[in-house]
Amino acid sequence: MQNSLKNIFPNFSNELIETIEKNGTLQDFEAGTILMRTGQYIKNTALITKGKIKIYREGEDGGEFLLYYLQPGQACAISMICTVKSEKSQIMAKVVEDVSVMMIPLQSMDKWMMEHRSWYEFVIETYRSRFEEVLEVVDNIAFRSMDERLEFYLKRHSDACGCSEVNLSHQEIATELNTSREVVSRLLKKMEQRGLVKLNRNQIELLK
Amino acid sequence: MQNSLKNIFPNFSNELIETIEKNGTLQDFEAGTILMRTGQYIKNTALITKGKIKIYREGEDGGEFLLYYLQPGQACAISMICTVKSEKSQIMAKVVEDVSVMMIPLQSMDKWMMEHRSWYEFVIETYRSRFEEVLEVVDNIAFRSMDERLEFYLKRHSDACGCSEVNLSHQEIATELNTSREVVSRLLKKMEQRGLVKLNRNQIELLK
DNA sequence: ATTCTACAGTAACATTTATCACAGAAGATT
DNA sequence: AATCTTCTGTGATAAATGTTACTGTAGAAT
Repeated sequence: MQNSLKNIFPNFSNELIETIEKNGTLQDFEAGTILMRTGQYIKNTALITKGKIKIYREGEDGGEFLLYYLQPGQACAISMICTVKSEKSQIMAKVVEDVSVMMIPLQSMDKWMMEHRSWYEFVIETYRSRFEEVLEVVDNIAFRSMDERLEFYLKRHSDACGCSEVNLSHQEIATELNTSREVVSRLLKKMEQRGLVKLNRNQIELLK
Repeated sequence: MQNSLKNIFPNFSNELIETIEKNGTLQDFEAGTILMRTGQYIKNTALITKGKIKIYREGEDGGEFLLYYLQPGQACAISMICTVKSEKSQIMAKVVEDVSVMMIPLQSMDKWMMEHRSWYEFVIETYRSRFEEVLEVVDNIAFRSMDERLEFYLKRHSDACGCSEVNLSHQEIATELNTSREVVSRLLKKMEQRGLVKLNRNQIELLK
């Protein structure tokens, strides 16, 4: 099978793969689905096997500040952390490209840490990489101005989708950077004048 | 002994305490010491048994953006994460009140996860709480304006020291919020007019 | 007491970002 | 084709923040 767990999570031991297949439940969700809302209790950890998810921090006023993407072979660090303590979610997860996720129940997540070295390493690596990503987000909003943040945002998007077109409206981008549509339009126009992007309706082509 | 590890880390099992005492090294550092710089390789995890440490994210231009405080009974999540993978530090740690720390070598940190349930729980809880704190930092810089961030900063400081006086110059505060001294002075003056603080030289008294 | 230095206050101005207002273009709907 | 809706561009203006410049003051050093 092409999309076997072993291909997507190559570092998992064979025994771990078997255990996951026995205890996990594979679920599909369509683009647009909200997988998790701030304040909800978390009962599962999700391993992404297909598709793409965006993780947001929600503001009181309805802001949706983008933290990072989750892709096949990854898992949500925050859900892992909260799972163990059965805490409320601190974030919002939205499916942006139809996903398949392997749902791991709380107890297994915990148990496997002791039993499977490769699971332990995966969990630690997940924490590490997500922490780093959030720190990079902090850098951006703490030290950089909106034009740099916008460039970073576009770059991250194209890295995540592996393409050079961003199919989002200015309004959507503005929401995820917690600024206004006009600011995004203006900055994009300047980027176009600098030859960095080409602007179309609902699409931004990255040129460099 | 008053300040025994068991008192400071009440959730650690007795065996774990013994193991720590056997394998760890207790070290003291004076206020002002930089325990760790961005980019340094990490070879130890530090359990704080006395004093106070501030964790910063360093900007390229020399900014020192405050992430959070570490206090007795806590450990640096980032050092733990990096320790396991022997990665470079993503942060800077500065002693703000003479500390004693128990240094745990890389291998032990890793080994104990499998052997000591209470260590495992401590590590997970450390990840969780630090992640949450950093997310709160993101909230502040993403969604709030400088006056709110300043209020939050002062509150956090007084929570950390358990007192209502902040013995810092406006310049120091400005650096940790990545803004300018004048802005801090202005906002503090406004807060004083609103009756929230009383301003003295090198000291801000919180009144509410 | 005098001098020096770090700290604090504040005015004036520049820059960045946010908001308001409106117009035109691209698609979708009828 | 006519109408509607969404998206984009842009000017005008406001508000927040950053910068420059200067002043005064408290405490340390001489």
